[in-house]
Amino acid sequence: MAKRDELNLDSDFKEEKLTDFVRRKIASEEKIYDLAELFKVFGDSTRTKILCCLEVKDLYVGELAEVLNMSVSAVSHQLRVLKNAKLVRGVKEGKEVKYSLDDNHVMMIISCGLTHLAERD
Amino acid sequence: MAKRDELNLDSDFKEEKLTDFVRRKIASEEKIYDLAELFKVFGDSTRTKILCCLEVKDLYVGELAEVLNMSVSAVSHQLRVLKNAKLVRGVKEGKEVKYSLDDNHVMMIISCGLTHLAERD
DNA sequence: TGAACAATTGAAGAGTTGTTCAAATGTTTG
DNA sequence: CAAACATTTGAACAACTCTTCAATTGTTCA
Repeated sequence: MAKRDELNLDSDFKEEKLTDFVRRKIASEEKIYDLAELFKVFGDSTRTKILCCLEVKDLYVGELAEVLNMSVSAVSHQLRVLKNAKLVRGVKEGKEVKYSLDDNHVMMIISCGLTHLAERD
Repeated sequence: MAKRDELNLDSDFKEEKLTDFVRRKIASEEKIYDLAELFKVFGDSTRTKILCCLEVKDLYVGELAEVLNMSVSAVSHQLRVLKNAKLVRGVKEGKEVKYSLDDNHVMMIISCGLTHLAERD
């Protein structure tokens, strides 16, 4: 394919090849969709803050609500989103539920983002 | 609860300390907000796809539109979002504008996400 | 100059998201 | 068992997002 581009080809044909070339090189539609879904979860400051809190210490829902100064319900709703994305895990302890980070990649992704922010300004 | 009594601490006081402790340990409100704003940009598959395309090759708006099979207008709108986040850069070449990745962290963040996806299943 | 082209912009509309409120579930303890 | 408590859940609503469409800007070249 690369060789064909080097040859003298009419521009219509060449442009179509470019499209195919780029499409072939990038990740699959499905992977990119899943990736965007993952980042969407990080894309809310309440959720990101929850993750940062849980890096410091495993916490109960009520404790999280107090730290974040938010209603227990709101926190619980967001914990469900985080749980679905497999970013946190909840373990029942009596009538309370203790949450913790589910995956060591979580903080790596966050660090990655923080590095970008620090170096872009 | 039993433990708290053993330590002879007023439970209200200890709870407040936990809140303060976690709040002190995590990143600042502002940093977390900016971080979430950054991830929000990655949290749309059109934008993520644009970034993946630009990793393969610098492209004009029209070329991107063709690869993504989307309208030029829609792509342009998203490029503006990416430009504001300093993830891409556009350089005018005659009547066309060639876009490229603005920062080498971009693909690092994406790789980070892909790794998480690969290992979580 | 003006026709053709590439890209940007603004407004509009459908769809999605996050919080609130009220109700429900499930657990402990007197 | 009933009361107290921690958490979850569903419905509702305001706020936001993404694409589309039409109009506009800015460039080339005949």
